[in-house]
Amino acid sequence: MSYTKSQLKAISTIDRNLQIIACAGSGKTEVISRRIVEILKQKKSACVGPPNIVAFTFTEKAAGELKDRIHLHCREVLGTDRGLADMFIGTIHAYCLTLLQSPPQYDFLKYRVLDEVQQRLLIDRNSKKSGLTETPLLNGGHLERWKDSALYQQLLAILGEGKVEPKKIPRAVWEAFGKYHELLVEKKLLDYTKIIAEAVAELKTNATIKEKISNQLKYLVVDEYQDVNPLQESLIRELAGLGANVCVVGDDDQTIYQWRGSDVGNIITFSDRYGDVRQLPLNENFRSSRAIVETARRIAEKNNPDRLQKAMEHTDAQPYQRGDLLALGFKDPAAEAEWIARKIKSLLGAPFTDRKDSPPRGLTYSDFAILLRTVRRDAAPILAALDRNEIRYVVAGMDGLFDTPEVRAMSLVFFYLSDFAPKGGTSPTETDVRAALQSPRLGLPSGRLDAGMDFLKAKKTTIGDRMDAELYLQRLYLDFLEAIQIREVDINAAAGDASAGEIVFFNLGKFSQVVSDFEQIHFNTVPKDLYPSFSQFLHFQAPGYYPEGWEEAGLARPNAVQILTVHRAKGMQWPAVFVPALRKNRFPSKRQGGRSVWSILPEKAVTNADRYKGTIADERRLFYVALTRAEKYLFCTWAPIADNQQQRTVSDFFNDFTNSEHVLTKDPVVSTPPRIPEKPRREDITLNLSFSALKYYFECPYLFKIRFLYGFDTPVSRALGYGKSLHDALAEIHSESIAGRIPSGTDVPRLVDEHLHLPFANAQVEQSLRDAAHRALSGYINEHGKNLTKLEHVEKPIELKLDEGVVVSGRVDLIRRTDTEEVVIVDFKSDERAQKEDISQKQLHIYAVGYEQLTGKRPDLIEIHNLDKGGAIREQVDSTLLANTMDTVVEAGRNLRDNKLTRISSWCKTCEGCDMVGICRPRETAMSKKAA
DNA sequence: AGCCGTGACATTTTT
DNA sequence: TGTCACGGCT
Repeated sequence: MSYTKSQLKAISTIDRNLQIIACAGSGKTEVISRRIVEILKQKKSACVGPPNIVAFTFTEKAAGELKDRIHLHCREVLGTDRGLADMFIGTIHAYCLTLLQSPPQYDFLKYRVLDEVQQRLLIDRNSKKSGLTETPLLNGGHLERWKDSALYQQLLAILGEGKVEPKKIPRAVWEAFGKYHELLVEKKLLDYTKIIAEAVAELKTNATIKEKISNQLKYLVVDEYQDVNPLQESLIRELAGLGANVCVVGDDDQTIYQWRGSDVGNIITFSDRYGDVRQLPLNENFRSSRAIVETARRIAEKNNPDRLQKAMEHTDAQPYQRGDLLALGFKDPAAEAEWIARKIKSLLGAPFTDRKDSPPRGLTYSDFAILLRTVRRDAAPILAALDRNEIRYVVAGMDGLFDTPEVRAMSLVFFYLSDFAPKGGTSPTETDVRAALQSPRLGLPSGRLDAGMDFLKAKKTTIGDRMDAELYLQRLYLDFLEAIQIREVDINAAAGDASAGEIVFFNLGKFSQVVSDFEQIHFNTVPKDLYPSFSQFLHFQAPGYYPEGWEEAGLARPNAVQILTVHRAKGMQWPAVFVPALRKNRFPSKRQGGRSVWSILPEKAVTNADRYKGTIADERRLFYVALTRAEKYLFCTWAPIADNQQQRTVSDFFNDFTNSEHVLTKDPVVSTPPRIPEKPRREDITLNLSFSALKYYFECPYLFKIRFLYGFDTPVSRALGYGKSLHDALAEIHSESIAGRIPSGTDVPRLVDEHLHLPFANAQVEQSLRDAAHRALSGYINEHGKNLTKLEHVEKPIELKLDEGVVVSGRVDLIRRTDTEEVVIVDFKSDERAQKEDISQKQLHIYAVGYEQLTGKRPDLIEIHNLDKGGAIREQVDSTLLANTMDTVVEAGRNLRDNKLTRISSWCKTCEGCDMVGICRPRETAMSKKAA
């Protein structure tokens, strides 16, 4: 790999703070990863290693890609990638959570992180305690339960992550904010904002943490810096203040998340706010033709105020021919769509060269992308045209989960059970439910419908004042699916399509998560209230919160035209890009009306209030992102919508685009280009796996698919949290031991009090588990207390980089040494989390390989403790088993990639203990076997 | 040309 | 419930 001058400069600038201004397509990830490896290389003598480097990315996916590249460069440059598991590469949220949950901090171990849906459920369920209904509107009145909870979430985010002037905020709003945080503490919950806020607070006030970080953190890299919000910036500030060298990377022209509070000001004034900053622009674009680069550049430069000084330069990455860039208007969207479809057809097989040194290949479906401001409103005519022309495509974010027949049917099941009448309708009868279940999508013969209806009728009579384990929502949902014996293969057969079942199961799996989200917040509600309440949630709120239905679950990309929003397209590229629907009020989008946070907060109280609303400059940046996705062909089009008053005129952006001299406004008639065989671009996808996910794969590949690809969840239990609590207590015991403060039996009551957190237990369960926890911990200290002086690592991150972009990562509970200085890998089980020993053994052998990769040393022994029963299994690390295990892991990676996740061929022990067997195969009991 | 009342319409999404 | 397009009016 050869680098340009400015890339080399960026890579080798490691002793000063650095701001890399990365134009679109400038090889940013390559530069950051190579720079990190350069630090390892040059600073090795100064004892700087992986634990001293931290890199923040915007998404987990980006983290995976960066990790992969660092591994690659490490092997190239240093000859080994040993020890990389100790480098933190991930999102700011993940970093902060780790910080809050690492020794000597133990309080936050028992906290659970809410996602946005669960946060909203919590707010509504506790509408007063959460402060929701006590929040006043500026012109009178208060926020209302259910109706305004989404708005309240937005308010919480601005108050927590934005820059606000407390004095200018109504007192009652501030008090509500406080109440919400009390509620979080009471329930031991964190939300996305609070993770960061708490970490910042610790960094500001906790001397121990400060010292720890300041000793450890030497280099901080922040990717996508333009999308950082004020709270995140304050974290970066604190980390820099503790002595870290800071490198930020970003492009102010690509700030597109302003409505989430990101502040371009951060990147623009970086060099004024941090000392000794070297500013390096990466101007060369290695992605697109000169025409695209120059056209896009003019758009970015056009009256976008406050830009960083830079000038994107082309490198003739693609040859340009007149006609590659077109700006066309049509009489209506149908005509526009038809032209797009025909253009795609005419370009299929056109010769295209991915890189200057690679041989040409013919363009195929996956080389085309259609980028829209809104897929939901503008995709329809395009889909119709592609269908007519038999062009394969995938749409992201088109129809919601709740629009699919299978999820509608499941909602109806719950409406029926609770006699819930959807707005403007009546509650469904048996006939209605039956009709919904009869949808060919579910592939159910009538006999199974009968069984299903019988099941529902019987259950319905039991819904009353008393909770029964069988009435927990998830339990009932899974039992119902078992009653109708739904099977992926049957759906495939009914549809005559080998992948139809995957889509339906994916959606049913998502529905299982919907059930979980609701149930975890409403755990203590009696059935006769729980069911109607869940129905209301399904009807009024859930559809807006689970917009995504089926999307290829991220493993393989099909050879099809991609249709997606510009936001989602960020970071991607295609040989040919269409940007249709360039109408005024659409792109740039019209500001939305309605009740907003500005009905609660005075605009003066929030610095940069405008940012949240979005400006024309923000929209232009978005347009710029769209244009710079294209490598060679770029087509901007528009057409008026006759019956929509606001969508009848052309967008200013279309005219800006037309102003470029490279753009033709009429499709030139050219002789058909030569065609060569179509061939998809080889795409390296990285696959990130956790050890726990892999554990399921070892049990049964199909179970893995059900749990991790489809997302089916298991029913909650009252004991949930017990195993985790023990685990947390042990983490403290071991961490404190390493620090020289070895706990004794007298510490056990305190440890139990501190760590036992059973969110779903009743008094009786709580008491018995509390006793059990006492016994387990006392037993452990009695039996193994003598070993506590010889501990090496607690919760050690382990990472395995396999071939073909598969990375497996996880944590080892404990690594200790024996009296004879042998290394032992230790894993803890409790009855709650019990599993078959051979799986634990396999798992520990993977850890053994991981440990070897991390330290270069092979562990000698593996040990499995059973905390509830006491005692331990101990065996020697076996090199044959080690090799076998590796083979299995590699094979697992390959099967995942190829989507070969089939169930175990016949009923076996695994099936007996499997939570998901009901949607896999009929149960075989001892009785049924005898009968057969 | 500019004012004003009326009616039509309503985005993006990761942690 | 805020914003825009439209058309009637000055």
